[in-house]
Amino acid sequence: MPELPEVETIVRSVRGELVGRTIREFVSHWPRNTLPSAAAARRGCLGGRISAVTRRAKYIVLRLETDAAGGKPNSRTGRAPRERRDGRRSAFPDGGFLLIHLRMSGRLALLEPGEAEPKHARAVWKLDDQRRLVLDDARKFGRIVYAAGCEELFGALGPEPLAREFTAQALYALLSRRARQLKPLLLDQSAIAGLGNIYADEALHRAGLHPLASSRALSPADAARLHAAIRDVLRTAIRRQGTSFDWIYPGGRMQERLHVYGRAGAPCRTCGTPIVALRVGQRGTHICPRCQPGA
DNA sequence: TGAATTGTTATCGT
DNA sequence: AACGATAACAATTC
Repeated sequence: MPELPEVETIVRSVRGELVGRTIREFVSHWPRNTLPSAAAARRGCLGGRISAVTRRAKYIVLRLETDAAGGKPNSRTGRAPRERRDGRRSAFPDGGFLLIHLRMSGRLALLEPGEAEPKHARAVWKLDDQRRLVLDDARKFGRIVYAAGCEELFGALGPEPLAREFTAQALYALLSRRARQLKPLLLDQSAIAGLGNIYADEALHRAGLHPLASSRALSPADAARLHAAIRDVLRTAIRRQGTSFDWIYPGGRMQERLHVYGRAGAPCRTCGTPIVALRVGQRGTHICPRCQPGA
């Protein structure tokens, strides 16, 4: 289940291949999860030149421009490119944003000409170099969103934990203005963006905090430890290209560094106490009862 | 076979 | 009323 580090790894690996390419065709094989509709997404994509590939939370973000650099008319509408009064190109040229959320089992594949599509291809973009970008997703939870702008969608998300603005003080403020169990709060994308089940468990263990502890009960020092733990575990995971533990996400090496996730019964790497599995907010949760006391 | 997984939405309780 | 917790849901694999 791709979380922030896995999505970041994917984004970095495809960025160089995709930037500069133009989308020539788009086909959705699972229109239910193509928003606002398969037809609208296709209209938005066609003729779009991919000008940037970035990440927000667990979204892969492709910025599209149909406002050709040479000032050529829009290939689809025939309109001339929009210009601002100062002559530079608008901050929001024709085009828009293609957002891909892999959810549980989604993967991206870039196929060479003639290469067969994977078994669970849910959407295919044909590029101007004859290659195809494919969303391969066994469980069909993955979503594709085409939007002219992503402010509305991203505005509902909490801060990026690796951003400069995400300080220990900001985390303390965020925790203390609600009274929620720590783990569900960490998983809440509108509170903090990008954490999933693995890294929420890992961050809590590294901070020595119990997943059921109330966010309001944390001291500024607790929040500072959690802040450092979150950023630490995410940075380490990105450096190791994410966690691989099943067929969904191959290639990462972070699983060797996990302290609690998936280690029920194994000795805590800090104190040797057996790791305990429990359920918190319907999610499998792993703790060291000695390093993470209380509730 | 049922457990596991994400994020949204609806509903229940305090 | 507002907030937080809870459950259901989409679909598939092992």
